[in-house]
Amino acid sequence: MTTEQSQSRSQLQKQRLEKFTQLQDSGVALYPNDFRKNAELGQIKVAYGGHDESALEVLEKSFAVAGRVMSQRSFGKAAFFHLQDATDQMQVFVQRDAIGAESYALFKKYDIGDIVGVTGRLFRTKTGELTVKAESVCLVSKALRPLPEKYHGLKDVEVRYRQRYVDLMVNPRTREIFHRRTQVVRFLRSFLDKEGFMEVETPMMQPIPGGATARPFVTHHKALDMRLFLRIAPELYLKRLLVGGFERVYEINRNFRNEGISTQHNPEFTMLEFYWAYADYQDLMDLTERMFADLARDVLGSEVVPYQGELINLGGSWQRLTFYESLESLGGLRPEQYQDYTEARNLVLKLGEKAHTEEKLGKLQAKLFDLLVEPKLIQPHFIYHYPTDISPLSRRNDADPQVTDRFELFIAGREMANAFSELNDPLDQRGRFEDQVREKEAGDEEAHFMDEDYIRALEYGMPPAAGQGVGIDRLVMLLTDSPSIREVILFPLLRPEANPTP
RNA sequence: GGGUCGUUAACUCAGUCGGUAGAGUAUCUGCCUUUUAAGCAGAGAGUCGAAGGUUCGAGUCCUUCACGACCCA
Repeated sequence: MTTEQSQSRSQLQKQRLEKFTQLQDSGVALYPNDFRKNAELGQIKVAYGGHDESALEVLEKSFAVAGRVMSQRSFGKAAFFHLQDATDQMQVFVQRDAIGAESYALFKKYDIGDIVGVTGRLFRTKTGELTVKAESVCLVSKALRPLPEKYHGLKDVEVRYRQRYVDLMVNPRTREIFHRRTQVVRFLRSFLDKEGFMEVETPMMQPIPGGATARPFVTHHKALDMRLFLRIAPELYLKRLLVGGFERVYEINRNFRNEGISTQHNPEFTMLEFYWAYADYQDLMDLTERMFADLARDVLGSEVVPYQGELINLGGSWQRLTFYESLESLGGLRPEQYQDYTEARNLVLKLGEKAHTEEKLGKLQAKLFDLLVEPKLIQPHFIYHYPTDISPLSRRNDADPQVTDRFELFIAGREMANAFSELNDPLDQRGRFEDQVREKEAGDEEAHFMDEDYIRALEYGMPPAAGQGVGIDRLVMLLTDSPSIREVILFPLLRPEANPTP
């Protein structure tokens, strides 16, 4: 460590560094890796939480537990502290006469935040708390930085996101959110596995980014001297697998979109995409209702989900409305207001959105939908039959080719899933790509590239299929009552710190 | 990109009209062998986000910048 660094340390860190040196000089290993646990605190609580004092007294078992010291109450020749491991917290009672004067003197040099190993038996204190009576205490990992305040915890959101490790240590709610996130992903995998889907992994680095309308990140492969894009969606690769003969596939992985950051958007986010041959968008609606209701029951024990003051019911059949019906019944528009190009564009501009002169009618209608309808879709709604010109990968509706057999799912006023019967006619697909290329050339950075290999794959014949994408982060937000996507991403993207904290 | 708000001790926060930088927790010292936001007594701890400006004097007023939150686009 340089002098400069040591000068920038706070008084508390200097004091800890002194203790560090003192302990080291006493021959104490500060970072040993020979302590082995024989129990988790959570398991102990489950197994012995019901035992009374006399039942614990006859228990011969000695436990070896380890974790971080979260708080302490020290008397002269005895002390209590709370130990926290991955499963739970438990109190430990240390007496000088039980562990010996020499050990006790070293123990007094331990700090809140240190990781320690404890052996001992269980008992109940006067107040009835299940506690480990230490027979030995040893240092497992010395902490040089103090923990945040024990009562108020860590509140500063910037520090919570930048130093998520501290947030996880001291805020139980943060730990709960990420446990639940894991539960959600695990459930979705097992649900799809049971439905006969196979999990696959397709490229994250793609020479042609496709499958969504979004601006990609660009990178470069040195040895091949090749421009690559971080994927904006796995869609076109997953459908190549349908061509190859896998009839039910899914992938849960990261997508990257070079867009702004908000409470709803992180540049990298997790998406579930699944593709199901010999099924259509109606089948997907049925499957989705079942999947979400089962999911809510699995992770919350109820189909009714509290979210930001609303109660959202994921059970039963959800509302199904066509895109245009929703513009009328929920958006309050008359058909001529969204069917007439000039009227629609003027209305978009009046509502404060931008619309360039070449904007397609479907895109204007989508903007009207976003402004007037989406915020009203609190309970689950399937909105289906999206305009063809904003759905370049979706199958046209047999009765009306101006719309596609596509739906989006909305819950809590936001898009949770996007799904459609897949376009498998290679000639139609080529035409749609050509339209996209024209839009790209007209300046739309989000429009699709032409993907000749994808067309070639379709020319071999893709079975009729339906596919769906589900935003996992937004789903976890819903199921954890989180207002911001950053609450459900362990390390959300932030600007670099001006000065790394001393 | 625009607007509003925030940034003060390790943490959570006060700081009046511009006039000596505060509290609780944490830390340190002493006492204390069943406490649990332990207790009692004492102590130390600050680049007031950064840089300019106004002023006899700036945590406070003004400007610019950095980072963050929320809202809008």
